[in-house]
Amino acid sequence: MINKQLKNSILQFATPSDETFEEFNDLLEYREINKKEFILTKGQNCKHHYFILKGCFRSFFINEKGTEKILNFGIENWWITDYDSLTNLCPTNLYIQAIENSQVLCITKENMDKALNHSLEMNRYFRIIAEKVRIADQRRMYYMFNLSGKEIYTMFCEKFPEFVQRIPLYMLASYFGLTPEFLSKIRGNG
Amino acid sequence: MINKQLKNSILQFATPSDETFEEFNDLLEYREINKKEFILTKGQNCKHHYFILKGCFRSFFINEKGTEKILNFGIENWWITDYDSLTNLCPTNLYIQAIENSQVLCITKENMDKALNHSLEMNRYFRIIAEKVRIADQRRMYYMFNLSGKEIYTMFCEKFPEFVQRIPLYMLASYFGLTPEFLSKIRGNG
DNA sequence: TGTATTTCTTAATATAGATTATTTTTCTCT
DNA sequence: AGAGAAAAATAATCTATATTAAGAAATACA
Repeated sequence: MINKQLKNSILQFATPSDETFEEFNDLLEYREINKKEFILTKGQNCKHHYFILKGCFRSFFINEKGTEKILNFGIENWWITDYDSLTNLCPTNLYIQAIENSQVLCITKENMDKALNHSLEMNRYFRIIAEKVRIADQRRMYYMFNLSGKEIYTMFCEKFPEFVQRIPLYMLASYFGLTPEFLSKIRGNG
Repeated sequence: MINKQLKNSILQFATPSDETFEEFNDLLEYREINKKEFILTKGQNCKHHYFILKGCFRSFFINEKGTEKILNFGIENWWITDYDSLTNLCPTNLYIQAIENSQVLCITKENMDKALNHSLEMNRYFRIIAEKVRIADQRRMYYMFNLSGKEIYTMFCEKFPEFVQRIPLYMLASYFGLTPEFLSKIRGNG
């Protein structure tokens, strides 16, 4: 039987048949990932999509100066991967790491292609997921262009309190493109 | 008959039947847009996807200080729209404007939904398009985090010379999140 | 062909946020 | 509970880029 959480995620946007659900289920693998463990590191070819059942991940790269720059967080019911490496079959620049002890369902690119080959509804689901991510990216760009460091932090605390609670401040700073010191200063000045 | 350019774009990623192509064609409208003309302005609900046959567009917003901030450019064979406003049926914050005299094929959200309702291949095409955009966004984020103003400009000139030729410098500056003055200085110092 | 508008450059000054170094607090694990 | 590690705060200094203002090229357009 397909995992209930994933089924609900899919049913938000698409209506595959029971058969399609079960076929998709057969392509998935359950994994537990410990806090700080990596599911992807620089230089590897990214092979999987990950659906987060429980826990929290971050994807980041390390710049020339050795500083971590976070591109994305992922929490329950989100998909996380490096699309660039996955679709272009090239080595990734990214690290994807568990921030908490986590549980995921993972699926290889090949199996994903299989699932997408004959199901309109699965194509619809992943199309809509990609469009949602696109919207999130656009909003993020909008914020980063439009707001000062302080405003970004304030906005984020309002809109995503669940992230602020569970993610260390220095990771949030990295996600906003700020230094932890500066974010700490912002916080101090109310 | 469906437009050749659009057909080729679709065939890159999907293989709809001739019938599906023709059905899709019936949902499209051809429009010519003059340089500086807007196809979307702040406050409107975005109603269309636009496929660019010829010309060049920019999507931007105007911040509190009255400065234009460019989120994206679009050229031949790209789709452009405000996905956020379109899918969430809310007023847009963006302007989409022709940078050159242009020709587009446009399709309403309703017609797009129709096309996507019964064609696996069209779902596949738009899924892959969304994934490509996602990758482009991620790369952009990567550059903006990792590179100085000068490095961004140099990289962009190398990777997208066709944009640098046809788009005014002050618009590129806005796209990079820099001021035109600073970009001009960068350029001057070789 | 000349005038207006748009685009680009230069230069002086200002500032948001980075860097570096130190200290304090909080978490984690035995 | 206590030691060590991880995370956060504080503060001084520095720097990349913004801002403002003026003028020079380039382009469009009448």
